[in-house]
Amino acid sequence: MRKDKPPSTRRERLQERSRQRRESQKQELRQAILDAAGELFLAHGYTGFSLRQVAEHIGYAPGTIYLYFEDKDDLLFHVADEGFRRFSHAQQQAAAERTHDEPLKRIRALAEAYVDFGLENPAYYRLMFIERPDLMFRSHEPQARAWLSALDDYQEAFKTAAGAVLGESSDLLALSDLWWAALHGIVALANSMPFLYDPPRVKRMLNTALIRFFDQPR
Amino acid sequence: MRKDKPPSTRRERLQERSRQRRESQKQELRQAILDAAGELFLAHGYTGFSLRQVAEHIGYAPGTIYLYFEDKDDLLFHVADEGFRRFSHAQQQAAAERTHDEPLKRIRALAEAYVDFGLENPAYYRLMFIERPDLMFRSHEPQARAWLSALDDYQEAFKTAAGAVLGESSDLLALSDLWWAALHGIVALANSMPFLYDPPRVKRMLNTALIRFFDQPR
DNA sequence: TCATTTAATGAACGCTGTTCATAAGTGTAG
DNA sequence: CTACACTTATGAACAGCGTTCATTAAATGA
Repeated sequence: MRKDKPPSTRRERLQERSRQRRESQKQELRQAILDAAGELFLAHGYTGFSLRQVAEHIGYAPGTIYLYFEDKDDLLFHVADEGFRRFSHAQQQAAAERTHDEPLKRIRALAEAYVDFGLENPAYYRLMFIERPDLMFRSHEPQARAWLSALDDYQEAFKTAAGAVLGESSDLLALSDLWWAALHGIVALANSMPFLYDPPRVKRMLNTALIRFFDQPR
Repeated sequence: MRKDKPPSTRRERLQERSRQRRESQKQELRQAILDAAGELFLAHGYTGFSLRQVAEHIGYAPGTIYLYFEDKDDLLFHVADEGFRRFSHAQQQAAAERTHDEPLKRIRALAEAYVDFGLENPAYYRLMFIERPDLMFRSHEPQARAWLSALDDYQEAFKTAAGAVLGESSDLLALSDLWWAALHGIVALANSMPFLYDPPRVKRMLNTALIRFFDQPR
């Protein structure tokens, strides 16, 4: 069956190698842009983030970036993507940490991981959920759909867990909506007024939320 | 006692009149800038708001604005101030609407007014509580202090009302913190994903919140 | 009428995102 | 080996931004 192999003359092999090398170089520069973008974004925040700084940081002309990304939003989208990856990772880790058949502990672990992520990665959180939540819905990007389905999964998991604690009778859709809203509100407030809402006060808020939502005794 | 009056020669009276006229003209232009700023801000939103557009809209050179406001932030601060005035007005009206000795109804009315304000004035809400919450803390501006004390009053009122419903034993500070966080989360989510969180769904969230927080039966 | 104060200008600076004709480098075919 | 074609990067250019400032025009006071 040797003859099934593509006829590889020396010329063709060289050609292929060359193509691969150029391709990998291209990916390398693309990655360098992404790295620089992530670094500068974390350093200067959303408003201080500029394409020209990214270009200067990697030693290229501003226009070069447009050979690798559509526009600033596209680059920002990929920065946000990194944020979402870290976020998902933190959530999954929290979910795996405890036994999955104790719904309340599961909810608590996820909630704590959510708030912690927000407090520890304010720049990412701001980008993803406050300044540019629209990036989640860039429909043409395959990752966007992944985020959305991940959020759906999360909501589904929350609903089953909450259903187990509270009984199926409750309005579980509204409850899971509200639960996200509460977590987001906590992080958003802590994020924009850190001097007012210091970590202990934030923790008390979260605790109160867990009690109000899921603990029986009043 | 007539001679106590300032000696008013014709010259001095003219002088005074002239001064007043120039002063009122100055205030007029200042107000025109503010009006244009409010209009253009509501039309183009936070990111699309520019000083140069404001200047062009009233037929002045860009630099002129700096004779009446410190910088863009200062102008934005006064736009936000208008938002806070409307917000406070809506809250006060809601508080006055119902009998003040039914704490739960009072809480509900205030909460509904809060969410309604957020849904009906997305541009103002975004500016005040999402994009630039720091404007609340411009310490040197007297209005900033007014906002803050208003927020304190609000929190105090909420605490007494909630205390009446739930008993003083609860952690009322954390609870009122959380209550604001929940309301803010609801509005923020509805604001950034209106296609997902349509008004009925938002109303259900708010209702669920009121039930979870203040209704007895589980 | 003349000097002084005030108000407004518009050009300039440095920054932003974005486009595009040009140039340089690289691979391919004859 | 040479000539052509394609890829990649450039940097100037454009329009817009916030902000500053020397200059000008106008109104005021003497």
